[in-house]
Amino acid sequence: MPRRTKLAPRKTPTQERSRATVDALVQATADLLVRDGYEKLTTNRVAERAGVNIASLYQFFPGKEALVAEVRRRHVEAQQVAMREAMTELRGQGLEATVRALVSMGVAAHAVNPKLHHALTEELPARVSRVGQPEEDPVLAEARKVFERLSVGVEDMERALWMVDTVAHAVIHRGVIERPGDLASGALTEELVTLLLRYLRRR
Amino acid sequence: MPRRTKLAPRKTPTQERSRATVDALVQATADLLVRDGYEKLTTNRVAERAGVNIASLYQFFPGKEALVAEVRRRHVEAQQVAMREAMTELRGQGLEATVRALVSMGVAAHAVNPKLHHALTEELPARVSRVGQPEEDPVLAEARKVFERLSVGVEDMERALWMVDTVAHAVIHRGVIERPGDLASGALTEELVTLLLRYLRRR
Amino acid sequence: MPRRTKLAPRKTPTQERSRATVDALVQATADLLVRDGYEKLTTNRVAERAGVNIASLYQFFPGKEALVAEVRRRHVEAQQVAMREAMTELRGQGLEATVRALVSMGVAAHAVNPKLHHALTEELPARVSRVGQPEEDPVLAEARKVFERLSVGVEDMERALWMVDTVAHAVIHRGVIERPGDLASGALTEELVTLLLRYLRRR
Amino acid sequence: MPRRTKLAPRKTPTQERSRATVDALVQATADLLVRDGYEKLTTNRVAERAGVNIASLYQFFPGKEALVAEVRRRHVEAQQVAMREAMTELRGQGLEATVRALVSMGVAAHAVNPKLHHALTEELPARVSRVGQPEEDPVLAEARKVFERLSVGVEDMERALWMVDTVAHAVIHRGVIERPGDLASGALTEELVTLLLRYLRRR
DNA sequence: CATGAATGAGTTTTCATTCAT
DNA sequence: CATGAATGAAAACTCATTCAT
Repeated sequence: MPRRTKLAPRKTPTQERSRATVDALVQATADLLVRDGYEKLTTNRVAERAGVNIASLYQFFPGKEALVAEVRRRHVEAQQVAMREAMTELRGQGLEATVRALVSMGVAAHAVNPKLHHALTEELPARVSRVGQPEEDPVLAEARKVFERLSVGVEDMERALWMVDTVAHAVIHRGVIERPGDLASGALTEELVTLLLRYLRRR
Repeated sequence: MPRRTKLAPRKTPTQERSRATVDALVQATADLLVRDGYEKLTTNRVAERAGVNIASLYQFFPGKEALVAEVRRRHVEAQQVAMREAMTELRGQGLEATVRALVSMGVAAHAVNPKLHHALTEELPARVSRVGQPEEDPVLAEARKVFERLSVGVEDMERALWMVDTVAHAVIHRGVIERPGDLASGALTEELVTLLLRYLRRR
Repeated sequence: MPRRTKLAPRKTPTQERSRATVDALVQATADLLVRDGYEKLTTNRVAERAGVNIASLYQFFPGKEALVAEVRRRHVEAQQVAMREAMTELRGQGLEATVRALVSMGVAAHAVNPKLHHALTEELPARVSRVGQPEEDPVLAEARKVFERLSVGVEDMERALWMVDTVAHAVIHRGVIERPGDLASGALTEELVTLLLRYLRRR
Repeated sequence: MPRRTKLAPRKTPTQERSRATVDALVQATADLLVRDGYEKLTTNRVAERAGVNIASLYQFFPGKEALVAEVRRRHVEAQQVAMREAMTELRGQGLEATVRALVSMGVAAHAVNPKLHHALTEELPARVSRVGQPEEDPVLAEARKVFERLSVGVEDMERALWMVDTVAHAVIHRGVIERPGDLASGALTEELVTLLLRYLRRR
């Protein structure tokens, strides 16, 4: 394992002023990421845009990957907050309600900050993007339980879960960009729910 | 629309010698892309690896984006060749055979050069990747005809096509990386075909 | 109007250390300009001669034009200082004394740093040279007042001023290079004064 | 004396085709000089614009200075042709007619190809510009004779000639750029003639 | 002769990162 | 801690010039 240190922030700012500095840096990173993409993201530009001295940047972050990692961490956090509501509905429901809830959660997650989301998923090189979030998706874990309880007629549960995850993500993700109207109207969601239910309801 | 010129090659090589040079450059680009990702791709490295003077590189390509564009062009070309066989099965078949053929084509396309495919789809920033291939997928066009002929019970044909496209791509794409075993055994394909058929067969 | 930004310095140095750096850069630019001409002036050479890292150069100047512009700015400043003395004589004098003073001022200006002056006026492409000093010559403004007060017998005052300006500049300018002896002895100055007086004294 | 060869053309083209090539190169050089200035003049660009292979360029010219020298040679030639008419009037006239003729010749020379003239005199670095035309101006030689015959009341004939030359050139040269209206109307010429006559007519 | 190709040697410019105060 | 300054290293791109066919 090489310097994974590259990804973690350096100092956790405790004082008031420092936190403002860090926030400015993270915000600037997000802005530049959205506007110009990862390629043109440089530590100098981030510092300049944040109105922070470049040396200060290095006081808190070991490099630009760490900045991006922090941006993603905060974004994921925000997404999880957004999902938490729909999450509750997940318990003790029937299959349709469950699937509907799962899809809603996905949509909610994508609605948090679509542009940043796009930048984080599409502009980032996979190497940068993938690192640091290998944990099992809590939503998937929850879904597994529900599906098992409902004894969905599926051969390989893991595979089915993977399919659902893959399909739902893809439809929502591409939908945000290519069919925003259908997403907003709920038509796309409906289509997705139909697809998933037909897939899961087997004899 | 800024200078799209950045993407087109500069000179088209006419002599034998220069064609070799260009090929070496394109090959080197592909190699480096696979090995180190787009981020670390530099014109200097490409030239060096190709054993070509940097100035020669610029004689034929205006920059690294053009190199990558050419790599992608060739890759897509190879994919289309690979798909052409399965393409023939598409005509005059029933729904299941059609869907099965479509999936096979997708798999075949992904089998051409998986590592390069991965690099081109995952490592490339969307800005770079998306540009220059806005043409309608010929496969989709074909699929539309078949579906219409079979009068698939679907409300909005375009949407359904989009769904099929999105879902199939996602499953195959992620499958290549995350479930290569299932793909090789045909299990994943079968699962995908099932899913698509259930989605398309409505009353 | 393209990025005129290319001409203005980037950062204004605040600390002692950086002021020295900037001075070294400007001085090196002037030296190289005099020695090798504008053509052979490169940012690398400037940085090297100044004993400054090339990146530091770009921290303060956006390119070589800005360096040259700064050199010129300082040179003009020095010239104006040199002219200020003779300037005082300009007030409340008769025509001859006035013309003599004007000529003296021109000579004084050209005496500041003849080699640099030559480099700036002869070696620089007009595009580079002309830009950024379109302001009305304060000397001319002064001369106009004097001429008007003396009610010089001239049809078109503006044209006459332009003539005087043009003629005086040319004689002094070419004189510095081609007839330095005559200039030093005062003979050329005398000739010029004679010429101007005869031109201005009409009935 | 270093490789003055740098300035002379290499081969004098005898065949039809070659002359066309050379002409295209010279013309392209002139065009680029006018449009983009000496700085951006490169052999590659000249060849490209002329529609001539770069290697062919080097068959006829040893470098870009030689190209420019040839452009200037042709321009001067054209100017001399243009001056030849007015030249004839120079013989056996009185002072005023002579001066008037001299000025006319200067104006005629500047009228040949003003833009190219400007490029050649203002954009070219002195080092490049000055080389290769050190010969005594035939016009000046002629003027000397006339002045001597008319026994103009001047102390130092050489100096006076130099003054006339300098002043006339400057007024016309700057006039072309800054007062084209006055030049076209003849007002500027008149002013210049007046100035010169008053200078030359002394007791 | 003409042409496509090739290239050594730059030139411009930027980046990530460190240092002294 | 913060900040202005500094810099090694390299990336992007160009130029004059030559060579093989």
